[in-house]
Amino acid sequence: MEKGGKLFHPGLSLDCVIFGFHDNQLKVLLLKMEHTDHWALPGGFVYKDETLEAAATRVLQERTGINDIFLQQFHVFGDPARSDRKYHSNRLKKLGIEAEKDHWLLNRFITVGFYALVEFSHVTPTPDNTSVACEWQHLHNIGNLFMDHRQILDKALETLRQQLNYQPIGYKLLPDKFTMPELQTLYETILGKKLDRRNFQRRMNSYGILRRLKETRKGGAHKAPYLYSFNLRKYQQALLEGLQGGW
Amino acid sequence: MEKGGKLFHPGLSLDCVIFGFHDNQLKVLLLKMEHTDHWALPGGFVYKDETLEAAATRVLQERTGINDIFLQQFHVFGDPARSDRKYHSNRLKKLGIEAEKDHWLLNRFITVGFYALVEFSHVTPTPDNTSVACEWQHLHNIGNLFMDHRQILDKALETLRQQLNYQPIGYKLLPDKFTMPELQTLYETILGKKLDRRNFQRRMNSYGILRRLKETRKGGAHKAPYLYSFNLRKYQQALLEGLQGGW
DNA sequence: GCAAAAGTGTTAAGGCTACACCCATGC
DNA sequence: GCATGGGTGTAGCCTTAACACTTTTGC
Repeated sequence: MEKGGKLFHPGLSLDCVIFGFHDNQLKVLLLKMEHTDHWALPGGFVYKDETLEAAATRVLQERTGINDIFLQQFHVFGDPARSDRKYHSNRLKKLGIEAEKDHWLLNRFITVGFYALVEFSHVTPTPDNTSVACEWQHLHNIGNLFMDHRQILDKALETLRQQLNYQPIGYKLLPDKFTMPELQTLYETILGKKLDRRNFQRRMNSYGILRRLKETRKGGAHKAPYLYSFNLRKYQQALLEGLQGGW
Repeated sequence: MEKGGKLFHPGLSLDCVIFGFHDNQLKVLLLKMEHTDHWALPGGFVYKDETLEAAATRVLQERTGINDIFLQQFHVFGDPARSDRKYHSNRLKKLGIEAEKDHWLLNRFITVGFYALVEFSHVTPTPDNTSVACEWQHLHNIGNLFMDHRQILDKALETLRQQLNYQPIGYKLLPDKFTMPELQTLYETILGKKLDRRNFQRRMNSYGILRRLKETRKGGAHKAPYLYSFNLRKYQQALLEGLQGGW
């Protein structure tokens, strides 16, 4: 906290919007802040000799325990008014640190937004030292967010929608084996609209990126759906061109 | 140059890829650097109390004389190895400035890439104080670029392609009145491939965003093509949904 | 046996591609 | 008059969207 000024690239931070999919719901990993009812995106600073991507990977590893993460920068947020100097000033006081006027944390920060796609079950949510909890929240039921984090989240979602046909979104968010209705719900959640079941299946099958397994998902209350897995090689190939058609 | 450390946000720059269209060619505005055969993208720094967008607008205003500019950030380039400390160190020496080791210019810089679309005929190319010339260069015939500027340019072009159906690209790059073949050439240049003349016309007309004027472009060596102008209101509206179909 | 979810096929409409002919102009 | 580019229409194919019935399962 005191040495940050020497260790980190000045005036620069990054924030990560980490998406996961569970219970047929799209979720975002958030940190509960101390002494307020605000939540924050996991974020961090960039070491002086570190690439942005490495810094984001590091942050994600610390919050989720996952190493192999799909990460993508999507926007820089640089409004001079976005920095909350008061928050950091209070926080430093509480930590008993002499908050000089030019303390590195009290300057303006420009933040690079990254979004990440992770497999829900692989994640071990871990708070950082500025927060009291680290939890998944339903995308459509998110509480008060810190500073401009709401705006960052919205922009991430917008980007995710646009890139749905060009990024391995299903592959990164779903477990190895999944059912067609699960895949469809994922698409519906991201796009925010209902899709036709039959047309969805046909389209997905036509891409040739799925392998239907012989197993079915038992235990549900109804007809057992087939399990599928991705044919990764064909998926990657298909993404280069973009999956045909829009939703 | 000496006060920069106090005026600017530290370790942060921006670079602009300025696209124009002339002679049925897509062009990029570049700066010729002193004492080398390298060219650079117009760039600059961000004042401590300035938004990124305002800084980019300022840079563009200075290089082109244009105020109302279409600008979009597209990527952050943050590789620690991208900064060319040697270049700045030499330059400072030549300027007779004592280049202390911690001079603000000699630190690592992270740069935000913006692309701009401008109407060629409105631009008055103006070099900055680090360059000896400011000129348009054909997109497909660009010389040696400084540092990672080639990479920045390529990424800008990639983004432009992806956003072709979602941004007012024709409107910003073409003069008020233009012909259908000109519009088509613009699309072909950006996409890097030939399109069918008849299908292109039909598609463009079907969007309902063009108004065919009664005039034709005379003076060409052949049949005089009609002039068109954009129906701006409908264009804006159509872009919200994205122009249908891909190329 | 009933409610709820999953699997599947057909049809009609619209969009896309490919293609050929006529017209205007400058030389 | 000829070479060159501009304007236009059509037919076949493919994709998409809309839609209903049957099957399986747990209760």
